[in-house]
Amino acid sequence: MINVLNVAEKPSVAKSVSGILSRNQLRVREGRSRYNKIFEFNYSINGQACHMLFTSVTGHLMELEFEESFRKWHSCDPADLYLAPVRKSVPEDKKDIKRTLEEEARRCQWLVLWLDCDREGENIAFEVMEVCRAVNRQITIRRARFSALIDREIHEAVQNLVAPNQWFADAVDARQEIDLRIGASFTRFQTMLLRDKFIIDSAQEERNLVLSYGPCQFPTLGFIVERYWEIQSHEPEEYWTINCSHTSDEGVATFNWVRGHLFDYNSAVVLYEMCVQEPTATVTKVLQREKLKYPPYPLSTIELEKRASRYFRMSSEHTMKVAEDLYQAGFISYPRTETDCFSSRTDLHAIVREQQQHLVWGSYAQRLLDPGAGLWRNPSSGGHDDKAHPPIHPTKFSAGESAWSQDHHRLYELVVRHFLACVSQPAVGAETIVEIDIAGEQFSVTGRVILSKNYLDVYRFESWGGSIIPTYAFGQQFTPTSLTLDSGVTRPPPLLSEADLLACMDKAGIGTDATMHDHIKKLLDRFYVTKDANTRFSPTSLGEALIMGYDNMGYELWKPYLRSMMECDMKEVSVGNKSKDEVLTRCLQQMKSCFLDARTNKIKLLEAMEVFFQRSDRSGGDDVHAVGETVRLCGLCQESNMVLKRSRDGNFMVGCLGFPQCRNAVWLPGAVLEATVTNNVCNSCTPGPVYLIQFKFRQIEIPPGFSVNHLGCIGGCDETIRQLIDICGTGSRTQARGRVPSTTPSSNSRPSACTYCHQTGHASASCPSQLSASRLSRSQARNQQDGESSMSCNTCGTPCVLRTANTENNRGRKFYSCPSQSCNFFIWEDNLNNGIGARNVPRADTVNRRRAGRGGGLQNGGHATGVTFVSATGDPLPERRCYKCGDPSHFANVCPHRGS
DNA sequence: GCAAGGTC
Repeated sequence: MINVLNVAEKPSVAKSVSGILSRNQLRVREGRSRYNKIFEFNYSINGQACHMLFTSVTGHLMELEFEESFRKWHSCDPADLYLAPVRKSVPEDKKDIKRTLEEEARRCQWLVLWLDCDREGENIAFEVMEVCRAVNRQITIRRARFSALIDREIHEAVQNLVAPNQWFADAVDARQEIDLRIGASFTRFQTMLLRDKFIIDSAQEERNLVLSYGPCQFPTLGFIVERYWEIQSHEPEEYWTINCSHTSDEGVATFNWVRGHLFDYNSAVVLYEMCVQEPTATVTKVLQREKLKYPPYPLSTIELEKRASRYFRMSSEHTMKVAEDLYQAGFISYPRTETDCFSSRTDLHAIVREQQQHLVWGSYAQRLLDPGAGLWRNPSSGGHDDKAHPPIHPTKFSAGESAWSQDHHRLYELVVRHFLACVSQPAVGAETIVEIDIAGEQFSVTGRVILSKNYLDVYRFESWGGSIIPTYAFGQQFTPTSLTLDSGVTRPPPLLSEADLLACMDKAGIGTDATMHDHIKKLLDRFYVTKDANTRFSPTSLGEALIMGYDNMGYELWKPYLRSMMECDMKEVSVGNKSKDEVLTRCLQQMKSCFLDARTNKIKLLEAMEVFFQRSDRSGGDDVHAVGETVRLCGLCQESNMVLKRSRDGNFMVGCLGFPQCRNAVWLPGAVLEATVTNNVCNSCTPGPVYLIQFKFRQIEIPPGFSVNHLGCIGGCDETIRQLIDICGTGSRTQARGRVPSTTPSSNSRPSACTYCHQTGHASASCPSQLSASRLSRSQARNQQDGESSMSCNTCGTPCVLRTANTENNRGRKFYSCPSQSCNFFIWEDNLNNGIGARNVPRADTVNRRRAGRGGGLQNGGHATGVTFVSATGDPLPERRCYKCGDPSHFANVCPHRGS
């Protein structure tokens, strides 16, 4: 008989596996650590008689840390942390576990590793191996692979032991080292830079405030800030839509205009009046079809968190705590899983059978098991499998335990109902779509009747709305009961909810199922964000300032790409395509140069903080002189004057005297040597008077073609100032020096934004959208003269239909409109020759998305700042800029024109 | 005093 030391990742697994292998014929004794017991029993592995000793660790046994001499914050330059020596060691609170392992390993011949079968588990396996090998060089090491704590699975695993996977462990080593070096260097840098310079009122103990940076927490913060900016910069647009309803003996049908909304009032009125004057509706289509609503996929951690937040408003962090309790007590399976498909070997019927006795959903479970009822359906797969754990499902029946809180009850019910829904047939509905035509305009209505609810019977959290509409026949004609032209206003998307945030993180690969809620909580703990009663997140000034600072540097350190790239590299390491050292070297090199760059541009962070926070006395607070000459009345607060100020290191800015209540500020080009407010007043900037400033620039810092002396205006009209800010930056002399004007249009000059389409890069006089319409129109006019084809839509290219207006003001006037009802091109024929009036009205679906805020924010939507947008047609929209005035040097939320 | 990842 040999002695075999078995080690699991957590005490509960050690207990379960021991129970399964020994068929509960085991002995328990204490280990050095009070949580990690040792189970003993006899077993036979491939015919070899074994005395099994089964213990556990609690997650990672070791921690990666810098060598002692680099641990103090002031011990070294944060940039040195990219090369500083690091080492793995067992922290003090894990020493007991280490001692148990050492003692037991000394008397064992084999070590069997039962760590979770994911990358982290593999890495922990190597930590355990290191400890055990150190005291027993001869020990034989084997890995057990299992994906669920199911009898057969466990017995199979122990009879088919394999070797540990070094690549998996390497990937985690690389991840740990990169996270540590990036996190520590940026955290030290930004904390030491900013904490003492500003009065950050959010924290009680300001001295202890840590402005942490992490490759997961910052992108998460980025999502919240990005959405917040989008909302801030949203400009409501009025739109018009035609609504049509028809009441008959059978009921009411409310038809939607297939065009959705039009933003052009005249177009809408013309079309509306035509409908009113020929109001007879003709049914052009009656489509009847069966529609299915499918049950959700099996439950993964993220989905559990999202649904608990949506259905019960539980925070993800609290959900995981409650889920952990239920798991520890044996009621649900392991709650940290990415898997959303069941293994074919799982006995799903047995899980349902257990629930038959429940007072509320027991009868549903019985129906599921009755083959005659036809309710059963094998669950579909969500396509994710972490190979370590099954989807979350009930593992033990409970009618509710007395010790449970309301949230325990709710979460258990969610897990059970979700499981029962997964193995159920989809809901079936009968859908009828009716389309009508009124004066060439199309309208449609959808009616739905639910034929069988199936899974919806048990999954009370979801519903399927439906409405009954009267019966219509093809060709039937009727007069609408009402036909109205209604206006509405576009709305910004809502703030991100916890479920939205989890979805963003999941999509971008930020964090793991076990840590996502931690990152969200960290943002709250660090005073970067706040959460309202509807579980929606807003950034605090601190959170917004940090993101703004990095964004103004032009870095995407707050975007998810960095993490995604790292994740790809880890994947490559884990499959052996790249070596750990190769990935580490390259990644750390890149990050170090990024860090050094960020430090060079630290003025951007300071400027961003300046927008929100008052300077603190501790760092000599008056970096910027308090008093200066008045330039104008502040357009933001409209109460105080804005004055020209100069900081100690010579940089100029125009700031509001209402500071800190009003934080309006205009930073002037870094190349300014001298600046004096004159008595001359700008003719164009409002509200006036805006006094002009006499500038003298440093010759060496301005590109050829610019004059050293310049009488300029900070009101927004001055192209020279704008270009110099773009070329030289603001404030920082070091940044400006040596920065050679490039020849690319984007950095060499950035003309003011076009007032028509709000894009930078051209003036309104040469706006491409205007030009394309007028060019198109002109060529079209020529074509008409030549007797060639008619007008084409300038969005989709479809030949337009020539129609005649029949309205009071425009009777007889001809216009072209795009026949595609999803496209709203419209132009008066008599405007073709002068190019006036051609207008592409935004597509209705863009508006709908914007209104609903769905998918909004991050990929589409229009006017937000700091986001790369894609329009409905797939074309990129304008780069980031202030939506109010088009100025790229600030955001709309601090726009001087706000409120004017 | 820093990260993110395990888990208690």
